[in-house]
Parts: sequence; C-alpha cells; structure tokens
Amino acid sequence: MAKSSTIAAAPEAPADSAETQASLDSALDDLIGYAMRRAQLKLFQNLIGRLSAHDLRPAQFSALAIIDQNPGLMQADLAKALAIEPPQVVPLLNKLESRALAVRVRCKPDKRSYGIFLSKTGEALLKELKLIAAESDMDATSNLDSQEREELLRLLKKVYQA
Amino acid sequence: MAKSSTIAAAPEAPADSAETQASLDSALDDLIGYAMRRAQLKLFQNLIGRLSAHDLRPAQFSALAIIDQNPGLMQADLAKALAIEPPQVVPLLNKLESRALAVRVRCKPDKRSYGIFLSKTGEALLKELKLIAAESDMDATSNLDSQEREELLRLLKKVYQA
DNA sequence: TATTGTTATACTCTATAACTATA
DNA sequence: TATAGTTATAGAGTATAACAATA
Repeated sequence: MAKSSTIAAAPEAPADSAETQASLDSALDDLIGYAMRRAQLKLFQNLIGRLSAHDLRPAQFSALAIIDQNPGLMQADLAKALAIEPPQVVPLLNKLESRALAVRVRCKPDKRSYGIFLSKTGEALLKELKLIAAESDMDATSNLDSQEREELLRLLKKVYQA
Repeated sequence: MAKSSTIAAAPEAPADSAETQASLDSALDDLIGYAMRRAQLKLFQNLIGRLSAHDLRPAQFSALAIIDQNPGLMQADLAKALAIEPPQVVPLLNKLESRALAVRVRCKPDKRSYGIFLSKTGEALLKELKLIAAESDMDATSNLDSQEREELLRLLKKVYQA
C-alpha cells in the first residue's frame, strides 16, 4: 500500500485535517484543472484500492477491457489505446499472461507480430472487474446524484473527445 | 518470453490502423473514473507545457499559490496542503529558493522550523502564472461553453469536497 | 522522549535508444 | 531498409526509515 497522492503532481487522497487542503488552496479554487486533479485522485485511489484485492493496477484492467473489445489486436495497437509506449506493454502483458488472463498468439501472415486475446479466465475476471469499477465510480462520486453523475460523464467526454 | 498457450484461436489481422483511443475503449466509456483520467491528462499536459516555459512543474505552481495565501506557513503545513510527504517538500522548496521565488525564515520561538514566504519576485511570477493557468484551463476545455465549464467545476468540487 | 526538517533509499511509472527477428 | 517486439536504461514522482538539531 502506498499512499500516494499529490495535488502537486500526482496522486492520492488526502484525508487530512479539515484545516489543510480545504482552506489553504483558495487561490487555485477557480481552476478546472486543479479541481479535476483532486477529483481524479479520489476516483483513482478508490479504484486502486479495490483492484488491489485482485493484484491488478488500473492499467491492467483497462488493457483487459480493450483486448476484450478488440480481440487479436497487436501490441502496438494496445500501446496506442492505453496511451503508453510500446516498451511498457511488455511487462504489462507478461503479467497478464503469467496469470493466464491473456495470451499472445503469433500472427500467421507476419511472424513479427502477435495477436492478443483474452483467455476464458480473463473474460470471467473482466466481468467481475467491470462490476468493481462501477462500484468504485459510484462510491467515489457518492456526493452526486445520478443526474449529476450523468452530466459529469457527458462533460468529461466532451472535454477529451475532440 | 513468457508465452502461454491456452488459446489456439487463429490470429487475425490487426485491429485497425487509424483506430486508436477514440474507438478501442468502448467498454470503459461508461466509467466516470476513466473519462476523468483522460480529461485530467489532457488538462495536465496542457498546463505542463505552458509552465515549462518558466521551468516550473504544476507542483511548484501550486506551492507558490499556497504560500501566497498562507505566508509564514511551515514545511509540514505545505506538505499537507500539497498532499505530499515532508521529504518531498525539501527539493521543491530548494528549487524555489534557488530561483529566489520563496524564502525559508527561521522561526523565532521554535528554532527547528521555518516560516515560508514568497519573495517579491515570487509574487510577481505567481501573478503571471495564474493567468497562464487560466488560459490553460480555457484552452484544454475549449470544447465546452462557459456554462458547461461552470457546471463542470461545480461538479468536480462536489466530488472531492466533503 | 517528541518533533522539524533532512538524508538516504527504494519502488513505481514513464520515456528513449538500441537490439532481435522478421519483412 | 523498415517494422514489431523486446531489452536496457534513465528520469521523474512518491513512499518509508533513520538521522540531526531543537524542544
């Protein structure tokens, strides 16, 4: 367990005395970027905590979901979808393969590349993880009602989909 | 190296080429956490790019803003406000001090601690940085109109406050 | 003995360059 | 020569433990 969170640069939820963050940052309060970092940290830490029961990181979960939706994709495609560099895909996939959640299958036409697929185990676990992620979402946004959640999701998508 | 062999399914042609994040992640599209991570990354990268012109990181900017609002605070307070551990404050403050943006002043009553203050230079730079951050916010959320921006900020604050 | 700031250290994440094996 | 995957490596960011000076 690591505690990580940084408003400063990276992640985790504070949970401090009311005196600190709540009041010390008034100059930053009008920035969407600052509020989003704080909120994202809360969501992320919640998910990390829940996934840790399965010894998985958010990136692994995303990878499983992407593979499920795009069976047979190549590692370069996966890297692109995860917004990481190809070298980072290697240990990630190694981990999934070592746990028999996914497999690399040599491509027939081009023997340099692999097609990536989920195993039955991987598919079953992914189904569980989707529920966990949905729970995490609800838990971390428990201050919102369902209409607000819907609106927030719409706005967030609009921000990054261009 | 770890290749397992569970699935004998036939390798298939690579998913697509132009197909990237926009379409490969449809299973994750209903998660606020996923959308927020994507959106936050966009905002954060935009800000990082702009601050780099001043050789600063978001954490340094946040620190300047917090010191400005709380002149004389101790390093432990700053760590708490930034949601980082005290040891991480040291190099951060060293950097700000070396650039004459902030100063550590020995506390009279308790000689173990310092009071942290902005220099005039620091105050002036912070004023600039606030404009830059506001521009970055606008730029990275250019898909939204002002009403949507306001609503997004409200929802984000509601998520992490409380 | 407890606390403030610091040093030392380690683990994660991320990015780049170079290597292999195919093409 | 170009490409897919891999290896090696380096740089951030973040965490903990232990130390010095002070209380």
